[in-house]
Amino acid sequence: LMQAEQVSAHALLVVTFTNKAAQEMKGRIESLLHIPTQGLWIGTFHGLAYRLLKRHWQDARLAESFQIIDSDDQLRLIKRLAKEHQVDDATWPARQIQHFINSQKDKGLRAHQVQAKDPFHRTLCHLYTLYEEQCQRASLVDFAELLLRAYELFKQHPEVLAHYQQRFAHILVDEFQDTNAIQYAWLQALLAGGNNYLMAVGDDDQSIYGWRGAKVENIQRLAHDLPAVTTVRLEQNYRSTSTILQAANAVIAHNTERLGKQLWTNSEQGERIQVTVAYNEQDEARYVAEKVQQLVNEGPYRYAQIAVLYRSNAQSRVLEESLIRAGIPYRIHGGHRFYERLEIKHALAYLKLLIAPQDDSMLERVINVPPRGIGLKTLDTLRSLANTQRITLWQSIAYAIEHAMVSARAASALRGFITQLQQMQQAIDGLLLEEQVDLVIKHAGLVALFEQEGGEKAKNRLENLEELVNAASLFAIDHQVDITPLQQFIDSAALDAGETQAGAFADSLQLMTLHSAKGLEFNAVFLVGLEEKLFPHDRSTQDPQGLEEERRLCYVGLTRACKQLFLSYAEIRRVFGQEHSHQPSRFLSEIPEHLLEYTNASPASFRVQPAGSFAASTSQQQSFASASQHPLSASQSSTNSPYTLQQRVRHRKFGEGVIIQMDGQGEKLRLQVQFRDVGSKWLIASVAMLEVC
DNA sequence: AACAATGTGGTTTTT
DNA sequence: CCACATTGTT
Repeated sequence: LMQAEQVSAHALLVVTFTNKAAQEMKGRIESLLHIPTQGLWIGTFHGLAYRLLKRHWQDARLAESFQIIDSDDQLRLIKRLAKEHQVDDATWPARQIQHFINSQKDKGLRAHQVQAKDPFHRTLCHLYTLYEEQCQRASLVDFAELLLRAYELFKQHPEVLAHYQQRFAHILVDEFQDTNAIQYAWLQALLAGGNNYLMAVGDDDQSIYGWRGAKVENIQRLAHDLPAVTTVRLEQNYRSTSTILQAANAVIAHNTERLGKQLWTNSEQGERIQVTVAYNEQDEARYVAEKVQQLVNEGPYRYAQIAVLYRSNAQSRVLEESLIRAGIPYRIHGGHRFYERLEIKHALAYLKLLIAPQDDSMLERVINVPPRGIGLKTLDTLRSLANTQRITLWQSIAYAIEHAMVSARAASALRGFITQLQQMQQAIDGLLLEEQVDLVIKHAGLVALFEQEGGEKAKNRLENLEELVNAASLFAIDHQVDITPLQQFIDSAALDAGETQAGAFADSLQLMTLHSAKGLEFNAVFLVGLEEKLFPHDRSTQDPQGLEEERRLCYVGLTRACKQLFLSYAEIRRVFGQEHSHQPSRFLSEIPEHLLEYTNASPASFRVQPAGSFAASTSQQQSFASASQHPLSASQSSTNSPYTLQQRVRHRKFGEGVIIQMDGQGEKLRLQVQFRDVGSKWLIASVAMLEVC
């Protein structure tokens, strides 16, 4: 495709979607070309936008020390604004306001550009305006803002744009199906000069970020918008066994809105996909632990080549517990991210304040953590003062003291706080980054706070603070820019979620959501929680588009596996503390049966069937459920029984199914049958009158 | 102002 | 179920 010419790495722009993918890309370039990747323009859209804005902060109408806020901070800020302006939080929930603002920004719209139709809408727009003002005043930039500003920078400063158009002779965009409107426009601007080559890689079947404004249509649009586009279809799969690939193809074929492709492979057929039905989520988790241990013991894979994938982060907890019990080393990606933890937020807030005391939200976060006698009343005074005088909270402190607007006690507490910050400001000067972080967490009193608190939780928080110092010492400082290391460190905290934890290289089982698994591959993959309402998720099943996105997510999950794939679901799962019994996921029934092999969670895991799963045999089941404490050794060769494992049978009410477990003999023979349509049931053979097919 | 007790609502998915 | 927020108590 590309002319065989010498291209300077300096002339490359490589855009990916996740930090993980960017790291991967850098690693490959380093090992292929033996050049350092520092200073190269390789990164996520957000990361690159950040770099651009730091470099051109004046043209972008930003303060040099602008801070990035994550969605947590953003939500907090919006809540505060809504409260201050007496917006009813029942009619306008903060989350909805946040979503509104972000989606406008994702479309490239500023507050004044949005047309409000009804009063409800008008309030949202009004809040958007207030939010914009507040961010500008405090120099805050949220994720969507990074992209929007970067785009506006190009639009409003042709000379800046021209420079980058010249510079980037080759542009590579990965996961193109995940780009949203503003990212697309940003790329268009760069390409408009006509001096550069673009290579965009994408797969419409792996578009799983529609909820965030991603537009699959961008793939076709590109072919339409650019003069000479060559499309290359990559349909040979080099990763998975043909069994796994067939399953994935079959599932995705149920989607109607596709560009259309059929992956094929030369690789061997491989083993069948194992499907396991667990009684509840604990059993499922224990089954995973046992199976993982077995895979590792029997030698085919190391822990690091095995992944457990799930739909939502909440599922990781139970898995974690069972892995700890089994002594299996594991690593959770994403989830409650390191930099989102409370104690880390506090530490970072102090660090940010040292650089930018005008940041109101950070000031509010730590002004009384640890408790130093500045309560709600005082804070209220400061807030209204800041509002009426149009000054920052930081400035309002001095003002309040000077004009004696707070009690003497509060004034001395405030003075103490200010001196403490100023002392830290001076003390960190000239220190190494990790020394700065270390000094601040100690001097601010965070370490003392948690030491005093005691308990397992506080211990954990202390460890996290230590980990933050550690992260600072490992932090790769970019010396080519004139941003202080501390500032770089703080910004990266918002941008990369803290994947560089200690022990990242240890051989450990990988746990993550389906979303974060995209782009990765593993020899063995466990896809757990295949239940209706969980996967596909309840909130996506309403509209067809949502369901198709869930199906693509399933497709992504299935295709992460190279050699072995394990699917599982639980008959009963606790959701919000309530027990629910769900149907098996529809995706499961979309996989051709001959590719599947039903197994069961370990025998000891058998317990009472969920009440009411069907009326006819519930009472019988419960009566002997307690009797089956022992392993079901008799299952294979029950004398003169017409049934065997994997035997196909038909029930007059439940339809066709496969026998996946047997227990007892003769009159007491019980069978667990995996029905095609209604999930698995325990049946008494002598009562159920199954027809062998 | 600090702490304890009670209430409520929230979980898709990520930069 | 659990984390957090708002209320009440000292």
